[in-house]
Amino acid sequence: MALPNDYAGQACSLARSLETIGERWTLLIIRDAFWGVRRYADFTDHLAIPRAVLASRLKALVAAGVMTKVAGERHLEYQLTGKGEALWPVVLSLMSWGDDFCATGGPRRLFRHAADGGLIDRSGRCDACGTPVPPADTIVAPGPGLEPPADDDSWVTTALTRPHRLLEPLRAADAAAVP
Amino acid sequence: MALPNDYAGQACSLARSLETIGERWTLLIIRDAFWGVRRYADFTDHLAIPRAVLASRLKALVAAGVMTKVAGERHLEYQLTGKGEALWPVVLSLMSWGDDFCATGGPRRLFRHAADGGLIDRSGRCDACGTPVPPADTIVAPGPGLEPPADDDSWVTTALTRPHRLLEPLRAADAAAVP
DNA sequence: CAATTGGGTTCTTTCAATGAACCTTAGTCT
DNA sequence: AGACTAAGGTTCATTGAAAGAACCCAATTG
Repeated sequence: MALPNDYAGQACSLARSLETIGERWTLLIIRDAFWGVRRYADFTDHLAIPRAVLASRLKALVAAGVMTKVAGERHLEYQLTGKGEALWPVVLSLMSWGDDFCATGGPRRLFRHAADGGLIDRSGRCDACGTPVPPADTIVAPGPGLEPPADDDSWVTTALTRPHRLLEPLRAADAAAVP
Repeated sequence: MALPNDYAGQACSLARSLETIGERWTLLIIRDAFWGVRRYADFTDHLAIPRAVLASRLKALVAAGVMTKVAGERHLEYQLTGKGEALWPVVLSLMSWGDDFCATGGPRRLFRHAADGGLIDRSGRCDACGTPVPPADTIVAPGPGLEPPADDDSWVTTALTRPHRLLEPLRAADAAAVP
């Protein structure tokens, strides 16, 4: 792709958004960040993305203010900023469309409001209390379309079969937890 | 981009969606289709997209069931299917994010509920009646961030400075209409 | 019958994606 | 001290899509 993030003639906000998050892999990185993935090695393990591409995308996302690079206790961590968390409606709407038109066994992930357990619909509202639910108050849980983890899956994939709160860092111990 | 629409390891609905609409230009074509652009030549004029790329994307979108190719009165037309119209929340959420974080003069487009004139918020609800508004009931109008058309703009660009209903075919006469 | 319009295809050049190998820094083990 | 490992990258050759210009062809129109 020449000029991968430049839509020169387009001043539209959609085009501006795509210049930041429209490249191949970028939205999958952001999705994983909502899931709680934070480390370089975990992104490569879970996404099977070429290392050079991941490095390039993370650098661009940090430069765009969508993610930050912070030193964790024993390693670096990439986290979503407020600007990045504001992409949750984008991720949710794309995932819902895929569930509606591309999925075969129903949704792979279900989202619930942490406060009352209500299901979150495709517009981001809790069907129990009717309010829009920010990602930090959202629990992601496996849905009917999610197959159980295979033995050779990465620990990230396995950990993602357990319900947990969005944005909270995934830990390797989560993969071992018995449901 | 090798394997531009294949995220082999990813069964996630988001990845499935991106395989269909995640390629460069695709979402801009779909946006224009919501605006009422239907003809091959009008897409090339308005988007400044290489003709070969447009042909390839339209073919892929038709194959995916997102658009259909129909014979109009004196020319071919590409229209969104139901599956394509279901992408409206995706387009709206991406555009809203761009308005919030990338725009400098406020939104370039405003959306109103045709039934009651209420403004449509970023989750797709009318702030007057509170219901979700489908694209066919939505009026797009210029917002504060939209600069007036220049003399060398295509008629499509000029026509898009007039309020009109989403999905309704743009006509060249719309460009001449005095506000 | 020449010119125009609409809807493409073909061509070459450019440049990003891929995947494997290599590098660097910081601990940890013995 | 020296070896080993983990984390987080960079470098490299190859592949293949995007860009942009030129060409093609069928149907109208003057």
